Amino acid sequence: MTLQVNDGIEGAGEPSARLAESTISNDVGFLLAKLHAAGSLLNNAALAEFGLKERSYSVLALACGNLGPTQRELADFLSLDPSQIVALIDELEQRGLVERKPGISDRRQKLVTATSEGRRIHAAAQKAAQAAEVAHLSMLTAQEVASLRAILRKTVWAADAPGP
Amino acid sequence: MTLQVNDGIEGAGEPSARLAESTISNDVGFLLAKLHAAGSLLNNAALAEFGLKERSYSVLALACGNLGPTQRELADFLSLDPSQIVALIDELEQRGLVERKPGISDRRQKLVTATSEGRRIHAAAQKAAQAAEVAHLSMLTAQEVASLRAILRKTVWAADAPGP
DNA sequence: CCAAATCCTTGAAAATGTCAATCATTTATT
DNA sequence: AATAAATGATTGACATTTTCAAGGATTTGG
Repeated sequence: MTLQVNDGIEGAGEPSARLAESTISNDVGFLLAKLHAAGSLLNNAALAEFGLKERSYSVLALACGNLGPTQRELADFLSLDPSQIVALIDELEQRGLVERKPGISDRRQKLVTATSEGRRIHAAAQKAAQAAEVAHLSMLTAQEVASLRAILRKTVWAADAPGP
Repeated sequence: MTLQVNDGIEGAGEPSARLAESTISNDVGFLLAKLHAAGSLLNNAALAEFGLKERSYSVLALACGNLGPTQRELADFLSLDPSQIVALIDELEQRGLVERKPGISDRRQKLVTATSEGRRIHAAAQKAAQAAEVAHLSMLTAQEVASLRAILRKTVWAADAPGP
C-alpha cells in the first residue's frame, strides 16, 4: 500500500507538523512511507518531461543494462504482477524505447532490451531523476546520504547475493 | 551523531536478484520503494489480526494521542485526500474505536478521539506492529536502526531529532 | 452584512492492484 | 517417446485506491 502526497510540489512544508508528537512518528515504517511518498512525487515530476513515471523509468533502466531481463525477472525484481509488466513494456515498445526478443534458451521468455533511442531517453531521464534525489535529500550531509543508502541496501538485499 | 554501516552481505538469493546489478539498485528512491513495500506487507499482516491496515492503524494511533486531531490535520499529516480520511474514520467509528466530536472553536471541524475500546485495540496492535518492524529490520544492528530512524526523521521533517 | 475561504462529505472517473484462465513452450515422469 | 506437470507471457474481469469536482455548513475578512 502506498501513502501518496497530495501536496503541490512547491507547496510549503508540513502544514500540521503538530501531530508529529505522535508515537507513530518514530515508526520506521511510517517514516519510510512518508519519505517514499514525497520522493515519488518529486521523481514523477522530474520524469514527466520524458513521458515516464517511476514504473516505466525502472523498466527502461533495467532494459538499458546489459542483463537482458525477462519479463518474469522484471516482475520479480520490481515486485509487480506480470500483467503490469506487460502493460509497461507495451507502452515503451510502442514508443520505440525497448524491444521484445525471444529468449535464447527458452522461447517462452521475452527478453527486454532498450533501443538506442531508449538509451538516449534513459540517460537524460536518469540525470533528472538523480537531480531530484539530490534535491530531496538536500538537508542531509553527504555522510548521512551514504549511510542511508548503505543501510537501505543492506536491508533490501539481506539474504541475497552481494549487490553491485 | 555516528553513522556507521556494517556492509557485509552474503547468502543465497531471491529468484531475480540477478538484476540487482542494475544502476537503479543504488537509487535511494528505488530502495525506499522496495523497503516500504516489504514493510507494508509485514505490517498489514501483523495488523490483520485486529481488523486494521496501515491506514486505519495510523488514524487510530493519532486518535489515541491526546492531540485531538481534526480530519484535515489527519489528511495533511498522513498525506491523504480528505475524502479518504472520511472513509477510514467512518469504519473506525462504526466499530466503536473512535469518535467524532465537533471542534471547540470551529464547528466545521471534527475532532477524532479514540474510545477506551479503541485504545485497547491500539495498544495490542502497536505491539504487533512493533514486533513486525523489529523482524523486518532484524538484519541491522541496533546502531544501524537508530541511524536509519534518525536520518529518516531528519529528512521527513527537515529537523533533527534524537532517536529513542 | 457580504464575499471568500475552510472543513467535511459525497460521488464519479481514472489509475492500480489482484486473480483466474489461456496459449505456447519447456521440464519432469514414466 | 509420450504424457503430465510446470512455467512465461498475455488477456480480461474484478476490487481497491487515487484523484477531482461539487455542495452544505461554518468561519473569517473586509
